[in-house]
Amino acid sequence: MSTPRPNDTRHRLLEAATSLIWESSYGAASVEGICQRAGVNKGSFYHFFPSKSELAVAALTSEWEARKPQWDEFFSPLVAPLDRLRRWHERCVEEQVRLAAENGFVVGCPLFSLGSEVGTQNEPIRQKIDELLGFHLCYLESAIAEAHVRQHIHAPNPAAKARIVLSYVEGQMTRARIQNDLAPVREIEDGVFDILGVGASCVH
Amino acid sequence: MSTPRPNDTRHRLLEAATSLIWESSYGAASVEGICQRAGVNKGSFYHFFPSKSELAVAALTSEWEARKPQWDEFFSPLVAPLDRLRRWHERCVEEQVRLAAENGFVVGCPLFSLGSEVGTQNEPIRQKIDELLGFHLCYLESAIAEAHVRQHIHAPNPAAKARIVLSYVEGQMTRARIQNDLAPVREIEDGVFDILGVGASCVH
DNA sequence: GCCATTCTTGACTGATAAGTCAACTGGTTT
DNA sequence: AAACCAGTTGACTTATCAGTCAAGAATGGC
Repeated sequence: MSTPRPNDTRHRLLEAATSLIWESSYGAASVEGICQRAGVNKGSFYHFFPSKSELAVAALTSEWEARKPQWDEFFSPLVAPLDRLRRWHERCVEEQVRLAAENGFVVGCPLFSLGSEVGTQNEPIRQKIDELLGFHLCYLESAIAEAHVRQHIHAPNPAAKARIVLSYVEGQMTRARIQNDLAPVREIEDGVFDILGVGASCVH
Repeated sequence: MSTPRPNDTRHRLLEAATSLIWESSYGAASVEGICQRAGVNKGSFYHFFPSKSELAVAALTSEWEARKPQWDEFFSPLVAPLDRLRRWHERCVEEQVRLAAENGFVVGCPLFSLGSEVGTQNEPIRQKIDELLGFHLCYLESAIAEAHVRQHIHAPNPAAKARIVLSYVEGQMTRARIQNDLAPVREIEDGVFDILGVGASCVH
């Protein structure tokens, strides 16, 4: 017998946790369920992670590390600032469409779902999500600031504008989950450009 | 012995459920915990409600019925449309400040927290929250449409604008919960008026 | 080949979850 | 006073939860 899989148990646990929590919720994703999806025994779980909540933090960290290169690519300085937003949104829609087809319902954004579920109950998870949303804000602010400098939009306070855009986007993602409808996800691009005043021939 | 309380057991259960779920989450609010907060035995719980999830739906319905008169007052046609938004926001801030002081952390919006937690898992709760958020949209759309007609803002598509504002507001409330910080709640008014283009001397 | 380390196994514990139930209470009806 | 009934009580069942553990397997260094 050759080892069927090299040592990826830890990684499979992280992925199983991410998907299960994303699809249902932190409370509804049991350790046994996560182990089952990962094809791993419960003892192995506690060999790699001291608790369910520390697994959640590790899963968030791992998920972000896997996604960061793509964010850096979408928000590359080589791309025109408003195109960064467009392509980033395009990718969000694609992912939500795929996940909705796979699961049979709209899943929305795991950071917001998990964060608002355990925000008042689990400080380490709360802090990690706060940190990750802070990263999102940075990308948005950078693109908005550059769009302002190039006079594509009028946004003298890019940080404030980025907070507006982030809350709007996350709000739409969450509404999509609550309505179980992809429409709010699809209209995010129009909404963001409305907020940024694109097309409003801004003569100030 | 006089009956110390008239028959308000059902009502106390509804209030206990609302506050517990709001402060923690649906999954973390146990039936026993709800009974304990309501000062009621578990048997009584199941005398009034067939299940925890039906209690949640009843609590949402009851909570909305209690709040509706206030919404009607804030969004009264006697009030200038943008003032409706201002005063509604003022009340939101007050409530969040009070709840944060009472609980020691920012609680945010229960509809969004609960909805995104159980949205993929519990259809009746999902539908009820969807309905209630639809009501919120109506109030916003009405005020925005009227503000547009009176040329206080430029919003030729009030329904779309209302969706943007609602997602933004709920996004900020959720960010406040995740950051455990009232700042996002306090800046909602500025953000809404930025989105609506108030003060941008709109000459179109 | 040998040993130490890393990983795996699955049964186990104690706690807690949602939901059930038969007996009981006290006020109202007839 | 007898029957009635909405409401109450708290112990009970069954299931599942997070987390433990001792023993065994695979691995890699020497």
